[in-house]
Amino acid sequence: MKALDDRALGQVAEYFRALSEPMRLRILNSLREKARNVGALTRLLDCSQANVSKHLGTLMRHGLVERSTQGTTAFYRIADPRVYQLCDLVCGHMAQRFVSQAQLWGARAPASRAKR
Amino acid sequence: MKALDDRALGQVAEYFRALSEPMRLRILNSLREKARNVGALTRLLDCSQANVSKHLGTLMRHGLVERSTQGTTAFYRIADPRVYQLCDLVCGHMAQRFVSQAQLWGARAPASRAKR
DNA sequence: TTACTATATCGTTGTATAGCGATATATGCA
DNA sequence: TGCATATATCGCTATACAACGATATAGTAA
Repeated sequence: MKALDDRALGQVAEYFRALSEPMRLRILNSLREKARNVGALTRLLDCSQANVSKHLGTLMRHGLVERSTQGTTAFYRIADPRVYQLCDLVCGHMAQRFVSQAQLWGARAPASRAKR
Repeated sequence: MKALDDRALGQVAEYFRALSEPMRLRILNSLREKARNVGALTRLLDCSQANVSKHLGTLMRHGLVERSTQGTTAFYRIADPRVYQLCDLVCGHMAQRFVSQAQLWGARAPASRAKR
């Protein structure tokens, strides 16, 4: 990343903010395999329909999801699968940090870990 | 990224939230080349000392910067330079999105762009 | 038309936090 | 000791926004 001027920095900050809500990450996770409509997400995430709709609007505004309709049904899909690379990176940072912390406290990392 | 359970998702969200403030991104940008102390950052960013200190605390809590002291002076440095990879990815997403938007509206991308 | 379903939006409330000024804490020097 | 400097923290205000319930809008079928 080259040094960014302040306007660009503000936009990057907004992008990160769009990813800073657990419910929005859950939505992105739910759209990992396939497109889903609002009602399906509402049931899947045990969240009010109004909330799901609003979060999808936020994700739309930042270009993270795409929308298509059939009748009154609105299907959302991931606009750019590379979003998951971001989450990968973050998970990597956190994992490494926790391992370091564990070593600092004298514990040993578990030899292996079941995949989630 | 494998599917994450909800606790991990919350932590990822918090990590993104730490990066969702322009002032914190400016601090990270300022620490790109070298470690700096609080006073230097305060002057560099034209921001109150209290604010800089608080933001540095937030970045510390998320393991983004490291602290060392000399007397009463506190020097902060980037803990993991890979943070900048995150910003690279985001900038890439945004750039591509804006190019697509421009094409959608019939405009042509500028042939070249002066480096900042 | 009416009725039903799916989605979006409105209005409110509660919570989180950025920014500010003032103050507390810690170090070093006279 | 007293004073100056560097940083952290406190109290406050204003703003942002998530979640909720209610309502508006749009399509579809009777």
